[in-house]
Amino acid sequence: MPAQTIQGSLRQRGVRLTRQRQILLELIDKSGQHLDAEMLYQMAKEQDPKLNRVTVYRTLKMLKQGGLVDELDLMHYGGDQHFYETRMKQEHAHVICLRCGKVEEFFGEPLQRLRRQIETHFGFHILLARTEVGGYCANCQIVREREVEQARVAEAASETPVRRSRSRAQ
Amino acid sequence: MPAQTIQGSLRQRGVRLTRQRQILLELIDKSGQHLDAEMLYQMAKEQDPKLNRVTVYRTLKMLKQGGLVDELDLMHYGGDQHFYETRMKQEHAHVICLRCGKVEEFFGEPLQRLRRQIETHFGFHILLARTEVGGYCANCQIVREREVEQARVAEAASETPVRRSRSRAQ
DNA sequence: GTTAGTGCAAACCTTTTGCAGCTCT
DNA sequence: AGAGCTGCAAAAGGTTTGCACTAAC
Repeated sequence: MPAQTIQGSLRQRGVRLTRQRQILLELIDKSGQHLDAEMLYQMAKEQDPKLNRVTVYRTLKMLKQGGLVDELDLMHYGGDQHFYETRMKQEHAHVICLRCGKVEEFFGEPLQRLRRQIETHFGFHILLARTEVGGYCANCQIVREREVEQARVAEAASETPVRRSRSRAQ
Repeated sequence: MPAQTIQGSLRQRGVRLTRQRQILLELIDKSGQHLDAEMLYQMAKEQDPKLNRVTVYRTLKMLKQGGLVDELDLMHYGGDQHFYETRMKQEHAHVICLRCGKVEEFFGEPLQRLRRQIETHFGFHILLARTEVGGYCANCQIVREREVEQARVAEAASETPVRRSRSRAQ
């Protein structure tokens, strides 16, 4: 059974709680956001300007291997880096808006059902699971329709007798 | 509505079907595996030794943006590269054994249910979804138990009067 | 003939490694 | 005191970009 806190769990297994690690753990625990290594590094540096980026990576790796944090990609919105969050929460899916970048978390029973079905179907022993969903959030759907409409109007206004080349697939 | 084949879809939107692309599309379509850029490159090079790695990346990017292939991480088993598969199949989860690397695909109704629930819950418009599950497959669970048992036996055999340091969390 | 696509070299971003020195316990 | 950890520099792995040339339509 997992300990109440990351700190506690680390202490239990004899991992040293150095000043650097305390800073990083505090940030991961309290920020409530999905931080990537660089963001974490920037934030940590404010508390300890000498703290090195490498230490951030090493700490994250240790936490990941110890099953204390989950590594996310968030559909690679904005780069190929990874994002991290504690595993102290219930399992959830991440829902990422590909236009505004907002990330929502979905808790709900289909996730547990999926997990159970995979375990029984394959006789698989699940250690980690990740569901990420990309698309447009409610707000951005509206904004997007407006943009498309405006583009249509602009297109019509600039129409010339000469057939214009088809707009490229973005 | 999606076209029957990737080729058809590309032709429709006026994308040029160059020799290089034909080779790559053929490989993605027919291989039935989850290929990463490097594997794809190596295979393509056998058919056209001059084909460049960069072309592979550019083609994959185009297919991804056009919604014709899905990009997977497969829990980063064996590196941080991405894997690709056509979207010509029904949605499915990927189940990766973290010991032997085998990848299974899970089709099943909980995935659709999850998707529907997220769409209605958030008013979200889903474009892509990815579920990846890591753990031990049926076979590796057995092998693993055996390994642990052997380690226990070896441990007992080498036991000394002096208390041995706790084995580190790998 | 145009314009999209390719190859090549070089850059880029994220993450890892080797090693000497520092610091928790 | 000593193993575990850190910082620094440098490398590695994966992917992207700039540019001149080539080929598909």
